[in-house]
Amino acid sequence: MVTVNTGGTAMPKIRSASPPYHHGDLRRALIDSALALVTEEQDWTFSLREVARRAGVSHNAPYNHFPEKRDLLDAVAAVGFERLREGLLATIAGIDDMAAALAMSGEAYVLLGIGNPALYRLMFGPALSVSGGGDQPMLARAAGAEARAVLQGIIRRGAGAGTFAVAAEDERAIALATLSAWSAVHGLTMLIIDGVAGPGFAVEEMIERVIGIEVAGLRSFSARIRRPIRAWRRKGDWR
Amino acid sequence: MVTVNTGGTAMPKIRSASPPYHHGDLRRALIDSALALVTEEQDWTFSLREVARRAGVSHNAPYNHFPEKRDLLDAVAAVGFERLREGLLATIAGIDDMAAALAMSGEAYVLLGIGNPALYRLMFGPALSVSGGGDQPMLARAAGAEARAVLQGIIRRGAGAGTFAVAAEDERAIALATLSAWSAVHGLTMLIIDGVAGPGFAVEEMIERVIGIEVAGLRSFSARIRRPIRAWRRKGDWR
DNA sequence: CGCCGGTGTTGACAGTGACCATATAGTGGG
DNA sequence: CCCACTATATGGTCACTGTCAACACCGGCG
Repeated sequence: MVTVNTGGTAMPKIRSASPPYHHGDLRRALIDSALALVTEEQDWTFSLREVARRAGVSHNAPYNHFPEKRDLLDAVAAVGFERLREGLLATIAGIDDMAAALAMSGEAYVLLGIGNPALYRLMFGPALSVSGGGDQPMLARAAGAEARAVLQGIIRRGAGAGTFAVAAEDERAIALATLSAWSAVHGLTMLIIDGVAGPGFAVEEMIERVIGIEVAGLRSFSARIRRPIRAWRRKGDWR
Repeated sequence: MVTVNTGGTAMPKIRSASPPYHHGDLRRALIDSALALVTEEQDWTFSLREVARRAGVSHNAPYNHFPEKRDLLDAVAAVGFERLREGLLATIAGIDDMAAALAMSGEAYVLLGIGNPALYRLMFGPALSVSGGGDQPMLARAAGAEARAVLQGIIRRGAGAGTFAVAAEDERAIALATLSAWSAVHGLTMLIIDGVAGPGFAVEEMIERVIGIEVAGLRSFSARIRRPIRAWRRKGDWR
């Protein structure tokens, strides 16, 4: 498991509980302020200066902890992934039927996501994307992998129990099945957040149906579909 | 069908083919420039002034066609949805087996999406979101609905032919099944774009498996899943 | 005790989105 | 044919942003 280490900077051997020099724990305070801003404004276009103001420090103090604004958002996204992971783990605790565990964790996933749309979008947004030339958003990426591992564990156990039509010893098949389940819940969450799912449907209705179809698909052996048109790879003048 | 009307502004009764006053067709040029910038930089943090520079006009000219930057991005996203819709329609032309049509359009969908990640993210990003207080991004929203209608048509025909386990006359069930399919391809596209799907899997491999499971799920009758924990609705201190 | 490096501050700069008033160029009414 | 009118484009301006650079603080270490 990866802990994001929100408190305690790169101090050599000092115990991280000891209050840092001036502010107390500015790094933590900045992450908290940014998270609060994301939650309140449902947007992360706020200025770094606003975050600094909230934390009660000068407009340049954050640069001692985050080289760019991007890095602060990365840390916020990582916190979001950690909370998501904890929510999933708490939901499936004590459940033996992996189909039920998948369904319930799927519902928890979507509900957690739509509970804070901007945070969820941030988690999968610019902080995760590799588009930016230089550096990777390692914190969010690692935390996201930890969250995904929860789903993968459910699939793996379900495969072992024969609940899902996946070879239990085939890690690649398990990973692909996990990808399928993750795609379903992630896609649904995003569509609901964007307001394009529905309208006219209750959230529980949509969740139940989408996850129901997903579980049904995982239970049956994968039907070989006809090989799709390869020519489409570059054909569309999409650019 | 909704045409985004990229050319021709709100002229009273003039035929929209007539070239506007000064520039020729600035609105169109701005959309094209912005689309090119999104494609090149894989990001839409470019300045409105940069778009104006590209179009060869002053930094304030765009405001005559788009009240805010957001509105220009909305128009760009709408163009993306139109191209997506056209790509889907071209892919399924002449196919009678709706399961195959769904699979092939699904593959086309994902490939088109990952062909221009920033554009795809923009389509489902801030332009679509309702989070911003005032106005809606109507262009992208309408164009997105048109694209979704293609998928919905496939599901409807498949329901009528008995290919999918959906009551053909139940429009709500059809809409929910469409949502399921859309969630799968949308989620997969986003996960691939974000670089968290895989690594170690070929794109075709992931597409084939995820869509295969989705089609299998749609073919079988939806198994009633156990009612998930309602208590989780507000339990997680996600905020 | 005095240095030192991590921490926070002040100051500055180019660039941005959005507004204002103003100039201009086509268009329709006469 | 001419002129007023309105959509279109321009330059100017303002508050604000992210980031850089130089400086002030302070606790721990030699």
